[in-house]
Amino acid sequence: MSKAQPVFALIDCNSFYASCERVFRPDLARVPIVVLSNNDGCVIARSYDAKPYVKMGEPYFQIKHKLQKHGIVPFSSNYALYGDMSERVMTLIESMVPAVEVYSIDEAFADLTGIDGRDALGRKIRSHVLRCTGIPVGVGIAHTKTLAKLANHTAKRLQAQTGGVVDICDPFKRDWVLRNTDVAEVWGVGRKMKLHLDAMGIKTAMDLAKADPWTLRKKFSVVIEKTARELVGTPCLELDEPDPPKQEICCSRMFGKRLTELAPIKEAVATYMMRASEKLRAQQSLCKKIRVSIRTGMFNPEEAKYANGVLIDMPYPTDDVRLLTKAAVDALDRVFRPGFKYSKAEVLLMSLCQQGEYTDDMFATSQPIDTTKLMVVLDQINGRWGRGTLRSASVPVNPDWGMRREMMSRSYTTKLDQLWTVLCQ
DNA sequence: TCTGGGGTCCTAGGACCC
DNA sequence: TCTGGGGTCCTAGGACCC
Repeated sequence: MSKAQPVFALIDCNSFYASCERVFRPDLARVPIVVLSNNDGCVIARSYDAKPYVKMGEPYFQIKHKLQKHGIVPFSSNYALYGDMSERVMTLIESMVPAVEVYSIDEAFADLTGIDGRDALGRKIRSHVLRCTGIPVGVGIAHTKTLAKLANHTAKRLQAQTGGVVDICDPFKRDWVLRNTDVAEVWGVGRKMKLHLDAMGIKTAMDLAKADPWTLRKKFSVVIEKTARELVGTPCLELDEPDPPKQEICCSRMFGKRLTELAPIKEAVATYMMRASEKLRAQQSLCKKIRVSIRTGMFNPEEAKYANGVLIDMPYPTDDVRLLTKAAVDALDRVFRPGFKYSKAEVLLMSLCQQGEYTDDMFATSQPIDTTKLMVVLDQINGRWGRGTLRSASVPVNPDWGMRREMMSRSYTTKLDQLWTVLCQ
């Protein structure tokens, strides 16, 4: 007997950040809302009823008046809240299906191979997640990941007709969706690829499904070849193993205002390194190389532009925040040029290896000092009492270059002093 | 005079995703 | 005045080897 054809579900939270905000603000259930990026820069999420008025990525300062005019309420992004709500949603999904790959903060693939009553299960997941967390999700079901994405997209587009669940394992339904979807909506087709495909007369998802995979591979790459094969139902992508350790870890952020002096930039880099090294230790990795870079603003033609970075080789792989911070901060002297208005710094941890995989260098001049215990205690304290409770002295508490977040909601689920207050009469 | 070819490893950069 | 952040994968090209 041949192996059962695989079945994937893609479960995706609707307007996730906006939905999270609404859970704790029932008074805004019928008021359109948007969520802004760090520094209240641009729009990164819109509730369903805000979509007709606001485009994704629109700069906040340009649309303030428009928001007011339509009564749209803006929020600064509150990642502590979204991260915690995401964990709750994913835990519920994991309890209902045999295998899950958490793909992003608001999406998960599930393996539904060999399961009867897929549509009913999809609806059950939807109602269960909604009841337990208040977050609405859409479910797309198909024989490949790329098709499941497309099914999910259709479920959202035709919410009223589909109830948020679409199964296109049936070839007739699949072809209907392929014919009625623009190729730009296909997972893996971005802005550039859309232009190339357009020139070849490939307009719909169906056109791409019918294109010759070998030609696509020769002309572009194996990535788009796989996409085309997945569209006709040939699986090229599997359900990934949970959480393989990252190969690079990055922390970069715009400053809350332009910086011209070296000292505050050093503070920022120390702060970003604190966060990056937390992530490094959370996945039990060590880091051998660091890249630190700084840049000026890119949009304002009046401002002089400068961007530069420096690569630092650590003498041995480490996860010690003190060593990493010193190396990064010292290296800034080499890239900082006076006379520019800096807007952003970035810390990148590279050449990662797992703890225990690494062998000491017999001839190295400086030998590793075992700081594992110290770092474990550091992470325990910060895990219990909040990030930044224990930190290096180079990291300020309330820097004046910090993020602008003027419209942030409370950390309803992660901070004891910000819990919801319910009044009983 | 004639001046190969195939392989690996590393890095930078492009494209894409959410 | 004010335009996000954090990733992955693939490819091309250079250095180096035999």
